[in-house]
Amino acid sequence: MNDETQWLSPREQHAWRAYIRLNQKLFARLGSELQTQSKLSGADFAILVALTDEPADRLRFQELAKAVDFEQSRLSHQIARMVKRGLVAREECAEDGRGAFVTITDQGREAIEAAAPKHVAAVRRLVLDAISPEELDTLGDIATRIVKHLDETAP
Amino acid sequence: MNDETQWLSPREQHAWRAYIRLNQKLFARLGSELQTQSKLSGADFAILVALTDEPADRLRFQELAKAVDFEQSRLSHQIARMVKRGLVAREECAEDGRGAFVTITDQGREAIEAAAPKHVAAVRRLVLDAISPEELDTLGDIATRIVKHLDETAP
DNA sequence: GCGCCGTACATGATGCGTCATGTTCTTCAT
DNA sequence: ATGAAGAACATGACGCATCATGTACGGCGC
Repeated sequence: MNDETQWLSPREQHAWRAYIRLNQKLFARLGSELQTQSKLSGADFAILVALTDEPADRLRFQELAKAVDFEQSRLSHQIARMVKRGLVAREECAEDGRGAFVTITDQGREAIEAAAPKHVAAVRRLVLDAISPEELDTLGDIATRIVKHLDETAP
Repeated sequence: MNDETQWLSPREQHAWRAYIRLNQKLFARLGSELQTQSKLSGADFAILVALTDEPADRLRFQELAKAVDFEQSRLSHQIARMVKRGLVAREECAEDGRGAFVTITDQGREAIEAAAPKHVAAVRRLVLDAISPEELDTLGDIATRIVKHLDETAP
């Protein structure tokens, strides 16, 4: 083991731990509100939003995966569960025998239309009400920068 | 459904989505580096850090739960898995027949001592190198504020 | 001291995420 | 045309998180 590790300074540690706690608490809270109010997981929500964003309400697996930033296997499992619950459906792809489309069902549409306002309200109540618009912008800037850095140093 | 939902403004949405993406990417990345380099999950890491922070290297379930901010059931399952892998051990509690201590094993200590420097380096490389110290402070402040707000509006 | 309620932790079921691997189907070089 | 390589998606196993419920012990009123 290397003795020369550059440990976090107290300031760094303080900020980092606050950030960690924020994530744990915030996403636990948002997820559980979504679940109890709308019977949807965060992943369900993201999928349904991505599908309704499409004019055609259908997407190939690949493109859906890119849209929600899921890896293929995760998406496959996710869609399997959602099909079982009637939120989305698979459609064969004529041009490519291997491929498949995912489409949103009427039930899925009802679910997302009922869930979205509640979710937005929760985000507003839990996050936006706690900070100023300028701080939100700052947070967005910092997040954008780190994400860019992550993509640049990708594995 | 209520038509009067106050949807997110483009600015709000932009910042919020950036923040969401940051979390997904960052924790996926940190978790996978921890896993491949040190064979530990984030939860394992948190538990081991909490235990080594204790002078006695042992904690009651309750206090450990509070330290890492896990709910009791989650902690119970987590410790069960870690016991199986030899990272921690249970000890009976003499004063309270219901209670139990969790202690870190030699193997657990080795694991955390090997993992910690790598993890700190990853945090530095992936996050701290991407932003200025002032921005980190700002991030910490914002996070602290939202967490406080979350605790105040607790369920 | 006996019953009752609450506390401390355990367990089982289920959904979610990842890794490794499998099954078609397409493409392309020969 | 055909066989190899690779693309598109599926599946199984396993760890992790949550919820509901179970078990065992302590503390208290009587």
